[in-house]
Amino acid sequence: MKILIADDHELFRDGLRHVLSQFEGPPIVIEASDFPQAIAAAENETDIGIVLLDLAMPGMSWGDGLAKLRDVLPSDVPVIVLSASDDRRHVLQAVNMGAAGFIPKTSSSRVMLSALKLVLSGGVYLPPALLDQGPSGSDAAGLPVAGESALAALTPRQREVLALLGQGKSNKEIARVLELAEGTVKLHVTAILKALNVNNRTRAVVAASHLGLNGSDLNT
DNA sequence: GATAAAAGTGCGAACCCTGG
DNA sequence: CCAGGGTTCGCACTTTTATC
Repeated sequence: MKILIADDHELFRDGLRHVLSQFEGPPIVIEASDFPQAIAAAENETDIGIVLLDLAMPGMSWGDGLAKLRDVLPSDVPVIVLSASDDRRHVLQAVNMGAAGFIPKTSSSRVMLSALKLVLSGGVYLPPALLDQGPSGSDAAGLPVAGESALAALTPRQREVLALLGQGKSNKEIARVLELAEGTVKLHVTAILKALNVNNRTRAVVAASHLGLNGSDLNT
Protein backbone atom coordinates (compact mmCIF):
# COMPACT_ATOMS: atom_id res chain seq x y z
CA MET A 1 0.00 0.00 0.00
CA LYS A 2 1.14 3.53 -0.74
CA ILE A 3 0.77 6.31 1.80
CA LEU A 4 1.16 9.96 0.90
CA ILE A 5 2.60 12.09 3.71
CA ALA A 6 2.13 15.80 3.12
CA ASP A 7 3.89 17.91 5.72
CA ASP A 8 6.28 20.82 5.40
CA HIS A 9 8.43 19.67 8.33
CA GLU A 10 10.99 17.08 7.26
CA LEU A 11 11.58 15.99 10.84
CA PHE A 12 7.91 15.17 11.28
CA ARG A 13 7.80 13.28 7.99
CA ASP A 14 10.79 11.24 9.14
CA GLY A 15 9.07 10.42 12.41
CA LEU A 16 5.86 9.52 10.65
CA ARG A 17 7.72 7.27 8.24
CA HIS A 18 9.24 5.49 11.21
CA VAL A 19 5.78 5.04 12.78
CA LEU A 20 4.36 3.70 9.52
CA SER A 21 7.18 1.20 9.26
CA GLN A 22 5.57 -0.56 12.23
CA PHE A 23 2.54 -1.38 10.07
CA GLU A 24 2.07 -4.99 9.08
CA GLY A 25 3.50 -5.01 5.59
CA PRO A 26 5.22 -1.62 5.77
CA PRO A 27 3.71 0.76 3.21
CA ILE A 28 5.46 2.62 0.40
CA VAL A 29 5.74 6.21 1.62
CA ILE A 30 5.47 9.16 -0.76
CA GLU A 31 6.34 12.55 0.66
CA ALA A 32 5.29 16.09 -0.16
CA SER A 33 6.37 19.29 1.58
CA ASP A 34 3.70 21.63 0.30
CA PHE A 35 0.23 21.56 -1.23
CA PRO A 36 1.29 21.71 -4.90
CA GLN A 37 3.65 18.74 -4.37
CA ALA A 38 0.92 16.81 -2.56
CA ILE A 39 -1.59 17.46 -5.33
CA ALA A 40 0.94 16.50 -8.00
CA ALA A 41 1.71 13.27 -6.13
CA ALA A 42 -1.98 12.50 -5.81
CA GLU A 43 -2.40 13.02 -9.55
CA ASN A 44 0.67 11.10 -10.67
CA GLU A 45 0.88 8.21 -8.23
CA THR A 46 -1.46 5.27 -8.59
CA ASP A 47 -2.74 3.03 -5.84
CA ILE A 48 -2.38 5.56 -3.04
CA GLY A 49 -4.19 3.95 -0.13
CA ILE A 50 -4.35 6.83 2.30
CA VAL A 51 -3.19 10.45 2.62
CA LEU A 52 -1.83 12.03 5.80
CA LEU A 53 -2.19 15.77 5.35
CA ASP A 54 -0.83 18.61 7.44
CA LEU A 55 -3.25 21.54 7.34
CA ALA A 56 -0.57 24.19 7.71
CA MET A 57 1.52 23.94 4.56
CA PRO A 58 2.78 26.46 2.03
CA GLY A 59 1.34 26.74 -1.45
CA MET A 60 -2.29 27.53 -0.73
CA SER A 61 -4.82 27.75 2.08
CA TRP A 62 -5.61 24.46 3.79
CA GLY A 63 -9.21 24.65 2.63
CA ASP A 64 -8.29 25.06 -1.02
CA GLY A 65 -5.56 22.46 -0.71
CA LEU A 66 -7.83 19.88 0.86
CA ALA A 67 -10.56 20.54 -1.69
CA LYS A 68 -8.10 20.21 -4.58
CA LEU A 69 -6.65 17.01 -3.12
CA ARG A 70 -10.12 15.54 -2.74
CA ASP A 71 -10.80 16.44 -6.35
CA VAL A 72 -7.80 14.58 -7.73
CA LEU A 73 -7.98 11.60 -5.38
CA PRO A 74 -10.35 8.69 -5.96
CA SER A 75 -13.32 8.97 -3.63
CA ASP A 76 -12.38 5.80 -1.77
CA VAL A 77 -8.95 7.11 -0.74
CA PRO A 78 -9.24 8.55 2.78
CA VAL A 79 -7.48 11.76 3.76
CA ILE A 80 -6.47 12.10 7.41
CA VAL A 81 -5.74 15.58 8.68
CA LEU A 82 -2.67 16.06 10.85
CA SER A 83 -2.23 19.24 12.82
CA ALA A 84 -0.27 20.64 15.72
CA SER A 85 -3.31 22.78 16.40
CA ASP A 86 -6.44 21.21 17.82
CA ASP A 87 -8.71 24.02 16.67
CA ARG A 88 -11.89 21.97 16.46
CA ARG A 89 -13.53 24.40 14.03
CA HIS A 90 -10.85 23.75 11.45
CA VAL A 91 -10.83 20.06 12.14
CA LEU A 92 -14.58 19.70 11.80
CA GLN A 93 -14.60 21.82 8.68
CA ALA A 94 -11.98 19.50 7.27
CA VAL A 95 -14.13 16.47 8.12
CA ASN A 96 -17.08 18.15 6.44
CA MET A 97 -14.92 18.67 3.36
CA GLY A 98 -14.21 14.97 3.11
CA ALA A 99 -11.40 14.29 5.56
CA ALA A 100 -11.72 10.84 7.13
CA GLY A 101 -10.34 11.93 10.45
CA PHE A 102 -8.01 14.09 12.47
CA ILE A 103 -4.86 13.03 14.30
CA PRO A 104 -3.16 15.60 16.55
CA LYS A 105 0.59 15.70 16.04
CA THR A 106 0.88 15.30 19.79
CA SER A 107 -0.59 11.79 19.55
CA SER A 108 1.47 8.76 20.43
CA SER A 109 2.57 6.41 17.66
CA ARG A 110 0.21 3.79 19.06
CA VAL A 111 -2.76 6.15 18.78
CA MET A 112 -1.69 7.11 15.29
CA LEU A 113 -1.49 3.50 14.13
CA SER A 114 -4.87 2.71 15.66
CA ALA A 115 -6.42 5.72 13.97
CA LEU A 116 -4.94 4.69 10.63
CA LYS A 117 -6.32 1.18 10.97
CA LEU A 118 -9.75 2.58 11.86
CA VAL A 119 -9.80 4.87 8.84
CA LEU A 120 -8.53 2.12 6.53
CA SER A 121 -11.39 -0.07 7.72
CA GLY A 122 -13.83 2.62 6.63
CA GLY A 123 -14.28 4.51 9.90
CA VAL A 124 -13.79 8.13 10.89
CA TYR A 125 -11.29 8.95 13.63
CA LEU A 126 -11.63 11.98 15.87
CA PRO A 127 -9.58 12.21 19.08
CA PRO A 128 -11.55 11.92 22.33
CA ALA A 129 -10.15 15.24 23.50
CA LEU A 130 -11.78 16.93 20.53
CA LEU A 131 -15.12 15.27 21.18
CA ASP A 132 -14.89 16.23 24.84
CA GLN A 133 -14.51 19.95 24.16
CA GLY A 134 -17.46 22.13 24.94
CA PRO A 135 -19.75 23.98 22.53
CA SER A 136 -18.03 26.38 20.22
CA GLY A 137 -20.64 28.94 21.19
CA SER A 138 -20.54 30.95 18.06
CA ASP A 139 -20.36 30.72 14.34
CA ALA A 140 -18.58 34.03 14.07
CA ALA A 141 -15.53 32.37 12.56
CA GLY A 142 -17.55 30.75 9.86
CA LEU A 143 -18.35 27.39 11.41
CA PRO A 144 -21.52 26.10 9.84
CA VAL A 145 -24.23 25.87 12.46
CA ALA A 146 -26.99 24.30 10.39
CA GLY A 147 -28.53 21.52 12.40
CA GLU A 148 -28.33 23.10 15.84
CA SER A 149 -32.11 23.24 15.85
CA ALA A 150 -32.16 19.53 15.12
CA LEU A 151 -29.82 18.93 18.03
CA ALA A 152 -32.02 21.04 20.25
CA ALA A 153 -34.95 18.90 19.21
CA LEU A 154 -33.36 15.78 20.70
CA THR A 155 -34.84 14.54 23.95
CA PRO A 156 -32.54 14.27 26.98
CA ARG A 157 -32.49 10.51 26.59
CA GLN A 158 -31.52 10.81 22.95
CA ARG A 159 -28.68 13.16 23.92
CA GLU A 160 -27.43 10.58 26.39
CA VAL A 161 -27.48 7.95 23.67
CA LEU A 162 -25.73 10.29 21.25
CA ALA A 163 -23.04 11.10 23.80
CA LEU A 164 -22.34 7.38 24.25
CA LEU A 165 -22.30 6.93 20.49
CA GLY A 166 -19.60 9.55 20.45
CA GLN A 167 -17.55 7.35 22.75
CA GLY A 168 -17.69 4.60 20.16
CA LYS A 169 -20.00 2.33 22.14
CA SER A 170 -22.19 -0.24 20.45
CA ASN A 171 -25.94 -0.43 20.96
CA LYS A 172 -25.38 -3.23 23.44
CA GLU A 173 -22.84 -1.23 25.42
CA ILE A 174 -25.13 1.82 25.44
CA ALA A 175 -28.00 -0.36 26.62
CA ARG A 176 -25.83 -1.69 29.43
CA VAL A 177 -24.69 1.79 30.51
CA LEU A 178 -28.18 3.30 30.44
CA GLU A 179 -29.82 0.09 31.73
CA LEU A 180 -32.12 -0.16 28.73
CA ALA A 181 -33.05 -2.88 26.27
CA GLU A 182 -30.98 -2.92 23.10
CA GLY A 183 -34.16 -2.40 21.10
CA THR A 184 -34.84 0.82 22.97
CA VAL A 185 -31.35 2.08 22.21
CA LYS A 186 -31.92 1.31 18.55
CA LEU A 187 -35.12 3.32 18.74
CA HIS A 188 -33.24 6.31 20.12
CA VAL A 189 -30.45 5.92 17.57
CA THR A 190 -32.98 5.87 14.75
CA ALA A 191 -34.59 9.05 16.10
CA ILE A 192 -31.17 10.70 16.41
CA LEU A 193 -30.26 9.83 12.81
CA LYS A 194 -33.52 11.36 11.62
CA ALA A 195 -33.12 14.47 13.76
CA LEU A 196 -29.56 15.09 12.57
CA ASN A 197 -30.44 14.16 8.99
CA VAL A 198 -27.68 11.57 8.68
CA ASN A 199 -27.74 7.95 7.60
CA ASN A 200 -25.38 6.23 10.02
CA ARG A 201 -24.04 6.50 13.54
CA THR A 202 -20.58 7.66 12.49
CA ARG A 203 -22.00 10.69 10.73
CA ALA A 204 -24.27 11.32 13.71
CA VAL A 205 -21.21 11.45 15.96
CA VAL A 206 -19.44 13.82 13.59
CA ALA A 207 -22.55 16.00 13.35
CA ALA A 208 -22.95 16.01 17.12
CA SER A 209 -19.32 16.92 17.60
CA HIS A 210 -19.78 19.63 15.01
CA LEU A 211 -22.65 21.01 17.06
CA GLY A 212 -20.78 20.84 20.32
CA LEU A 213 -22.37 17.84 21.96
CA ASN A 214 -19.98 15.84 24.11
CA GLY A 215 -19.70 13.02 26.61
CA SER A 216 -20.21 15.29 29.60
CA ASP A 217 -23.82 15.70 28.47
CA LEU A 218 -24.37 12.33 30.07
CA ASN A 219 -24.63 14.15 33.38
CA THR A 220 -27.28 16.65 32.34
C1' DG B 1 -58.66 20.66 40.79
C1' DA B 2 -60.05 17.18 37.40
C1' DT B 3 -59.60 15.50 32.95
C1' DA B 4 -57.83 14.65 28.34
C1' DA B 5 -54.22 14.94 25.08
C1' DA B 6 -49.54 14.94 23.90
C1' DA B 7 -44.87 13.84 24.62
C1' DG B 8 -41.35 11.01 26.33
C1' DT B 9 -39.72 6.61 27.57
C1' DG B 10 -39.52 1.69 27.49
C1' DC B 11 -40.18 -3.09 25.76
C1' DG B 12 -40.81 -6.95 22.48
C1' DA B 13 -41.00 -8.69 18.03
C1' DA B 14 -40.20 -9.13 13.25
C1' DC B 15 -37.91 -7.94 9.22
C1' DC B 16 -34.04 -6.55 6.07
C1' DC B 17 -29.19 -5.62 5.03
C1' DT B 18 -24.28 -6.07 5.54
C1' DG B 19 -19.92 -7.92 6.82
C1' DG B 20 -17.09 -11.43 9.02
C1' DC C 1 -24.66 -18.75 9.35
C1' DC C 2 -24.43 -15.28 12.76
C1' DA C 3 -23.97 -10.80 14.86
C1' DG C 4 -24.81 -6.17 14.59
C1' DG C 5 -27.10 -2.15 12.74
C1' DG C 6 -31.25 -0.09 11.20
C1' DT C 7 -36.45 0.15 10.55
C1' DT C 8 -41.18 -0.42 11.73
C1' DC C 9 -45.13 -1.63 14.49
C1' DG C 10 -47.89 -2.15 18.57
C1' DC C 11 -48.51 -1.57 23.31
C1' DA C 12 -48.03 0.38 28.10
C1' DC C 13 -46.65 3.63 31.55
C1' DT C 14 -45.35 8.28 33.40
C1' DT C 15 -45.00 13.13 33.07
C1' DT C 16 -46.24 17.49 31.24
C1' DT C 17 -49.40 20.64 29.23
C1' DA C 18 -53.80 22.45 27.85
C1' DT C 19 -58.60 22.84 28.66
C1' DC C 20 -62.76 23.04 31.23
